[in-house]
Amino acid sequence: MRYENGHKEATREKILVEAARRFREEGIDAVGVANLMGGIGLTQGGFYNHFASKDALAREAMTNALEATKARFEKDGSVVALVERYLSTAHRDHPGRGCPAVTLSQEIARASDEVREGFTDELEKILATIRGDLPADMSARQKKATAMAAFSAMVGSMTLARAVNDQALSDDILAAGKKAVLAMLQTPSRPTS
Amino acid sequence: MRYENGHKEATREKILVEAARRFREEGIDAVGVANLMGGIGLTQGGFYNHFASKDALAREAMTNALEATKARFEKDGSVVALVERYLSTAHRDHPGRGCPAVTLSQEIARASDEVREGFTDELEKILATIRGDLPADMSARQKKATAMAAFSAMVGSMTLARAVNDQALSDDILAAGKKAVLAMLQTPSRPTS
DNA sequence: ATTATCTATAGATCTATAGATAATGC
DNA sequence: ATTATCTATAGATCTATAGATAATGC
Repeated sequence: MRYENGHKEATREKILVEAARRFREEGIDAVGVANLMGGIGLTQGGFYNHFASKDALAREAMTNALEATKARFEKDGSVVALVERYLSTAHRDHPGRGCPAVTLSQEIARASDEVREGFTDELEKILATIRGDLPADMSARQKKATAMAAFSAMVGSMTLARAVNDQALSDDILAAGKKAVLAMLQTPSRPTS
Repeated sequence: MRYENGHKEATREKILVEAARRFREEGIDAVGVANLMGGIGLTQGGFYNHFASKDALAREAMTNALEATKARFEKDGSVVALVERYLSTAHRDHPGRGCPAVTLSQEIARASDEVREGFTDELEKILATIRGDLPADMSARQKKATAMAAFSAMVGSMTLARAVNDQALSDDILAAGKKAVLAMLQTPSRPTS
């Protein structure tokens, strides 16, 4: 069927958006191509007109989601605001719209070099965004280390908060993580030796 | 075949050990029962004499691996030694023998209540172990928050260090994480308001 | 006779491809 | 005639079950 101009591109975008959400919610492996296409009212056969393979889709969906996370970080304005929002119960309770470093990093660690390279590039951008709002009295070196440590702590806190089966504990993990990350931002971590 | 006493128990243990390693290396979903049994020289049919389901195996393998992680923490003696070892390149490069909170937490977050409850119980024990070696001048409340924040940061640092495709960046993430966690252990994180 | 493991299979997936279909532009 | 999507299918998995097999104890 000859559809209006842009129809194919619109379908591609629909697949990407649906995949980005469902991969984060259910895991990349758990979402089949047929089921994914069914979710937007299409059938599996059409998928390969838009993407070369499921791996190619995963790469693009993951990259897009990380890009959106970075854009959101920039919108937050301050690193403090960013940390508060990131380690919120709202973020915890909506993995499908949340940071893919929390939901997809284990699958990424086991994925193809292309996927891992895409992740690495986007992570570098996220770290640069965080560095951009660190206190002026930090050296460039300290900013680099602080951005890495802060984002790692954010990812780890959200990871554990999502895995546990006890709401009070989960809330405590988020609160403790928030406090620790905010402390890092103010006081450069000191060497111990 | 009537094997010597303890043969069946030995097979069960072999399955568990193999599963604990391969689930951490490849992910629970990616390791099939037939393939797993083949890895220890058996066939898939025998599996269900030992475990009620793959989910039951996953629960037990995950719990065992977390228990081993806790035992290792106790053996490390000091929290500083524990952090140094946890955030080492050796740990990063051997996920199959490493902490399951890094390799399995995303699958756990999406798993059955039983699996998540098993994880929660073991995590509580790990946090208690860490608390046990925190400085005496910390209050019980501070110890709780510090143990959570420290372990979260450890899990997050290792997660990102494994996902990136750039060895230098990965090393830097581990180093920054180590420094930040060690700082947390000395200085209770301060409130910002 | 017992029993740990085996083979064989059901039934449900999965990714990917081939070729049919159908609606519009020429 | 074009082309986005469809149906149908190949071939490879997956979990789980049923019932056969074979080695030893009685």
